[in-house]
Amino acid sequence: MAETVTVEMVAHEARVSTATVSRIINGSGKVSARRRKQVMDAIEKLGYRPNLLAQSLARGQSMNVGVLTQDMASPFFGQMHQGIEQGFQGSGYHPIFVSEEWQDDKQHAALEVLLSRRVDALIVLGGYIEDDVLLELSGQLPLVTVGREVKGLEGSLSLDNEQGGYLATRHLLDLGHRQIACLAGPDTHYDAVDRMAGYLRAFQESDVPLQRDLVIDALFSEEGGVRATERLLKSGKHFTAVFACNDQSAIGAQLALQRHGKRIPQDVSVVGFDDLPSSAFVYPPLTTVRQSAKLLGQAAAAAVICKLEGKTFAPSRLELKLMVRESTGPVSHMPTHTSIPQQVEQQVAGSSRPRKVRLRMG
Amino acid sequence: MAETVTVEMVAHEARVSTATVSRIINGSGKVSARRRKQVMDAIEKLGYRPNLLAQSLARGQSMNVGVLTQDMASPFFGQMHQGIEQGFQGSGYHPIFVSEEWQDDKQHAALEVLLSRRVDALIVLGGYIEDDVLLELSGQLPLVTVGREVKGLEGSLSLDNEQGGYLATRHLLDLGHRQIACLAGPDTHYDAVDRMAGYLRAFQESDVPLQRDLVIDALFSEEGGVRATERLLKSGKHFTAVFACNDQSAIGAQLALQRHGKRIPQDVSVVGFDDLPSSAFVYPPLTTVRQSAKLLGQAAAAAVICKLEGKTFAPSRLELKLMVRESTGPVSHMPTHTSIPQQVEQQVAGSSRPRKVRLRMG
DNA sequence: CTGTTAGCGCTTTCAA
DNA sequence: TTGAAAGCGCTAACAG
Repeated sequence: MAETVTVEMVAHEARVSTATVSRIINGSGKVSARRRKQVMDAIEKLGYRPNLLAQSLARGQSMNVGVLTQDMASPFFGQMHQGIEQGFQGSGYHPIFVSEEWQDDKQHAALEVLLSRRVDALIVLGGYIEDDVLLELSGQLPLVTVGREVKGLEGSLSLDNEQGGYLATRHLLDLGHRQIACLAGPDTHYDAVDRMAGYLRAFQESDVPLQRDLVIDALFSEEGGVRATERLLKSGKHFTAVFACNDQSAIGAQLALQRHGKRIPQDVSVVGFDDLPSSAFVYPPLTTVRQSAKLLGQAAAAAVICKLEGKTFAPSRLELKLMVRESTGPVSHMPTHTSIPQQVEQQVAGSSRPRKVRLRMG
Repeated sequence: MAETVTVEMVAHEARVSTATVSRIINGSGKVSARRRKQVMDAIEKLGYRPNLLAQSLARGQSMNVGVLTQDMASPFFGQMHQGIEQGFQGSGYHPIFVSEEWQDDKQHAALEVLLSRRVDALIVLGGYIEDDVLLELSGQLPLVTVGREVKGLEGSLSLDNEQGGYLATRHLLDLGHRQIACLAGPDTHYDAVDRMAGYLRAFQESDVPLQRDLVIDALFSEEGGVRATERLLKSGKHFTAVFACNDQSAIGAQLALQRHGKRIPQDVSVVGFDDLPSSAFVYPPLTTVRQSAKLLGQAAAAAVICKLEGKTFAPSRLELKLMVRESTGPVSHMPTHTSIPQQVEQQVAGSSRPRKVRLRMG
């Protein structure tokens, strides 16, 4: 601990007051060139490094932004984290991550970790914390939520998941599919619910009847995707395509399908949602709705910085678009499950163009 | 800011001194039950929450541990991060992540972020920071490195990557493969180099001649795996198996192989390294060397806590084992590339049993 | 057991 | 421009 160099030591070495040293460090106030040099030299010589903790206490600003996240290991959240970190790059602020791991009982503790560290702002990535808690919190510090809307709170960032679900389903419909299974995510996830809503709308807008029994829970995980698909397969229900509400479950679906001898996309088409970095490399490369989690993260950081500096945030438009790859194709005329011949109505594929999607900001 | 409740206010409310409040908060010193209740009530009533920044300054401990990482979005690092966070759970310490993204120029800034925040200890996950810098740092605070050895520094945590590479290759050799391609990682990654060393040793120990031209760079990424495999395929060189030095490149290899009409494992076997969460769900499920990044992270946290508390760390043994799944199988007697008939010598598969591997701790 | 009183390292009036 | 001094919120001797 003899290592600790303080302003006082620097001031002494440079034969000036601590106030002067402080001014130089922070670039506040005017200081003569001569003193500046003296101080810089002293800093150099002593190897001084400002103690951010002390600065924080004195200034009442920690320069830290809390990020309440769900899963440090998830490929999707990981991208958001990366975006957030990059977004704060060079701003002086730094994100502090704490994950509640989708557990009710961890939220409070997680929040406590952040609050006791006096974070200057909060970014909330999904999660179960009650809206009113968030709302109250937002009265105390800048708060930005991602992937969930909080009524009465301005500053929630999210993509139009409903539209994404619509895009994906519409793509399948346009390819002539009529029996489209849906691997739903947990209904506690806002995203999951919205995506499925898009799936429903696509059917409503078409003349294709929706088969409710083709909608099945898959938990947003690979494992869940496998299980759900196997259940579907075993049930003997006929389907020629599946829309998985996230890429992880889509990959699980692909595995289950292929294991049961189904060819993708000849026998069954699959479309996912997220466009994880690895989704372009699975076999076959997955058609999916791209939402750039990284950009979302960057936008969140930008929003926070704006709020912190009292500026208004001009939401940049984040694109949500369908990446058509090799896991989807036109419906086959050969039914795979039942022997009932089908009427196939091939629609114009071009009609499912990707659309730009607005980024909702309160 | 009228929100800020301080010890002083609590003390006043409870009609005691700040020292007493402090004692209660920290459980230090003896306090009568009556005062304790008074104080607890006051804390409750005022909604007091200790300011960790102030505590840190006063105690000279930030309760934060810096984690110098490489990639917030990588599935592999993500797992380590998760393990680290879990490892600190309940210890009062919290990890602060900052990633240098494998960039030379970011290291210094990254370290600065941590040091100015006065972290109590440092966990270094790979990276390019010079050994001597690390060594000097370790003189100032507890320092644990993961995935890289620093000479002269006691407290580096790593799995026996060499052994893992050996295990993987040996498995292939045991299945009768003789032409085994190796998709190498960047030679700047310690892990990558060690894994390949294991590949080499497996050949040396067998009577199978090593074909140097079957070793090719794949950059540890899916994209790199695809490219490398395609180069291999185009070169016309004969091979019946590939050992990819990480799962990401293995998945890329699988894609390239399947796109070129190769069946896995009938035509070509593939084995990876890492056992990422998704590796069991790609098609076909990947045979790979499991190294539990999460456990590694937990171990790192545990090591740090021990050092911080002056205890000696009893390294728990982390298992490194081969997960045999569906991407590997016995060599086929039908050569796929050349028309030269081969001698196939099927060895006893059982001889490549997984071995426990020591966790190296200085 | 409990209160007084110095700091921890830095910023920021307020005067000079 | 510059310096003196009063905190920021909390802890930790040191006396009682």
